[in-house]
Amino acid sequence: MPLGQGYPAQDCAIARALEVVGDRWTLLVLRDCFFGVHRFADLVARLDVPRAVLSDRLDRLVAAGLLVPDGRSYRVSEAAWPLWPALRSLAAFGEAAQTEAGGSVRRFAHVACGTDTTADGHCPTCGTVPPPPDLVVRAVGGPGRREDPVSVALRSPHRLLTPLP
Amino acid sequence: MPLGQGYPAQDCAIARALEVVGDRWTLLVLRDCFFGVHRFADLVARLDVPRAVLSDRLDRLVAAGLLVPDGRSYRVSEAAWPLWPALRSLAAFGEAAQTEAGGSVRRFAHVACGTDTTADGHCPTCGTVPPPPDLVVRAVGGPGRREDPVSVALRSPHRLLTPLP
DNA sequence: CACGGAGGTTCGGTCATTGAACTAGGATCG
DNA sequence: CGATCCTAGTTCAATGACCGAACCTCCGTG
Repeated sequence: MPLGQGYPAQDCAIARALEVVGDRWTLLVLRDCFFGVHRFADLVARLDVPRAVLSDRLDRLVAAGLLVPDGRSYRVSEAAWPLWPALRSLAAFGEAAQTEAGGSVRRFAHVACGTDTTADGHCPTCGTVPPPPDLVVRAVGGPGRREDPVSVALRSPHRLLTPLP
Repeated sequence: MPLGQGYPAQDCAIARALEVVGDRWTLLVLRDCFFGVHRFADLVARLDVPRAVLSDRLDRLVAAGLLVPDGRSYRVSEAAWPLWPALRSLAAFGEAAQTEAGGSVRRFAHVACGTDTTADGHCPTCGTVPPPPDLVVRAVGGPGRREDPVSVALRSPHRLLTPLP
């Protein structure tokens, strides 16, 4: 999203959120981190993002406390969990265009129950809203457009927040 | 969000969503439209957005089918309703910073039950997730930072998607 | 016609983004 | 030990989005 330097005059929680995650690429970086991508080179390979921009976004996410640097890798902190519903909602909104274009779509299953969560994040079996670590993501539908090794690895089912090899 | 022209290489519903609503100001425009702001001049007054940028964003939102032009006003189409949970999730994430800064916070009550919905959008009384038109928004907490007439009018309780006078 | 308001468009200047090239530090190989 | 490779950045010129202010156009009123 955005540019400039935030929305200082806005008296709104959404504006405050967008000052942290509203920049171009930031939400996609966070998405990949939730999916288990945690190395700089893997993020570059998956996102085709300029290295300087990725470096800036990682710094900002660390400064905001959403990512925690751990040597040469970045991990999602618990402070970022409240953003997971926003990512899931955006994905639900974007799925219409995605399926039209022949791309693949992701589903999120509750580990404890084995059932897919609904578009609003609830597990239909137990009725709860599982936190990100209790979800297993898998790709369904189209063949997927990206063939880089990281994207291929992400297509097989795996638990959120678990670092990929 | 973004800049450039989208995320064409991404095979992801979130990227598709961000190509529509990821630009700077776009989500804030949509937020105000959900709140009932529907005139160009009112959006300029509330957002302090450059008129050229607002014009561009409204055009894009109309092209995407999320807003419908109606003479000199813009109304939220039903196609935009799936974005409401994303806005609500972002607001929930941003509330921590907002309350620290002394700003006000918004609550969304289910009209049929009279109770506030939870952070994940559920009505605790009836258990459903009310669609946007069934919600009444009101400001609680701080005094609010903006004193322009539109922002003042928005602070009193009113139904979502209902055009302000 | 003069006037004012609403809804834009135009314009120069600034600043984020882009892509390519370069650097620094650590591990590995011979 | 030195050479090589990998990872994780940084630097830099060019592009293009954003900003603010001024201008333009249409419409309704007096």
